[in-house]
Amino acid sequence: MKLSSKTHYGLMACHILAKNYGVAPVSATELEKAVNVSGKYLEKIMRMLSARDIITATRGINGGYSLKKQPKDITIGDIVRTLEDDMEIIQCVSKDSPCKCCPSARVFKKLYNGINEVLDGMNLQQMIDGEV
Amino acid sequence: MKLSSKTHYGLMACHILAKNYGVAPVSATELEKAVNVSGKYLEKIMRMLSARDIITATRGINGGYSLKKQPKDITIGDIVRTLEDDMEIIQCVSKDSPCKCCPSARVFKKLYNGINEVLDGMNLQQMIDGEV
DNA sequence: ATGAATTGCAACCGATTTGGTAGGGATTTA
DNA sequence: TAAATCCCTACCAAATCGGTTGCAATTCAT
Repeated sequence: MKLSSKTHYGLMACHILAKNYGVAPVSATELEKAVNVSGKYLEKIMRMLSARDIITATRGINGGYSLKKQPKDITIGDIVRTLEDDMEIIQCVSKDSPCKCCPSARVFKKLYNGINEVLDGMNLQQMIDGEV
Repeated sequence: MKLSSKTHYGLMACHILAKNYGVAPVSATELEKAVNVSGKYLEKIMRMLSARDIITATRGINGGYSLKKQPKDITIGDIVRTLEDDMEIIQCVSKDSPCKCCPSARVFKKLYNGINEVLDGMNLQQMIDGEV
């Protein structure tokens, strides 16, 4: 039950994008310095976020990454679920696997719901405002 | 962010011990059948739970495993933390690592607290009563 | 047009973790 | 004292993690 480094880096990157929302895209190179991780690895992370329509990428000179929605409309859950395989902490909990390991399944389902509740109770705006 | 199979098996085993609380120890062989996992692997899991004083093991003929406390006094968190490396989802969150990846650290800390709150809000008695 | 800046993408790789297995030792009690 | 039972250590294959490499595609300033 560990969070991956992708999530750690991805959240830091999104935090920076949030601070630059409405200003200009932030390039992988800039992010690389701020987040302190290899640019290539970060690119991969950003592509995952892009595929989920959390950020947009602009190519060419002066390109870079930017949030696709207002910071207040992106929850931490949106980001973490993207980078943590939908937070599927165990198979019992997945939509399409009618696991019969009850009553353990019920316990895990509760945990799953609790986690998502916490994650969706925080958004990027709150994060840059220091409210969270 | 996956739960390990150890946790899955361990919780199922504890559920069985809870149902047998005050009756008789349950042998590794019996548990093995009920949980459907190799006895040797289960032994290792049970030893971890034993080291944390959640269960006790009795050797010799008619020996086996039993809960060390009443089911109502053992939370799901006690069990899961034992088998999930204290639920330390990321280093930032650990007691003795003053991580400076703020404000991400604050987010992860909130998640960490939320998870433990959910886990400690359920105990083995509730589990066997079908209340959870 | 063209070249520099930028992201997109796929393949690969070493280290670590996970999920076990194997085999024997120690202990208890009928 | 023998059978049943838990204790412990070492080992192993496979998957996952964390990252690198190299090149292709796109965009824009000039």
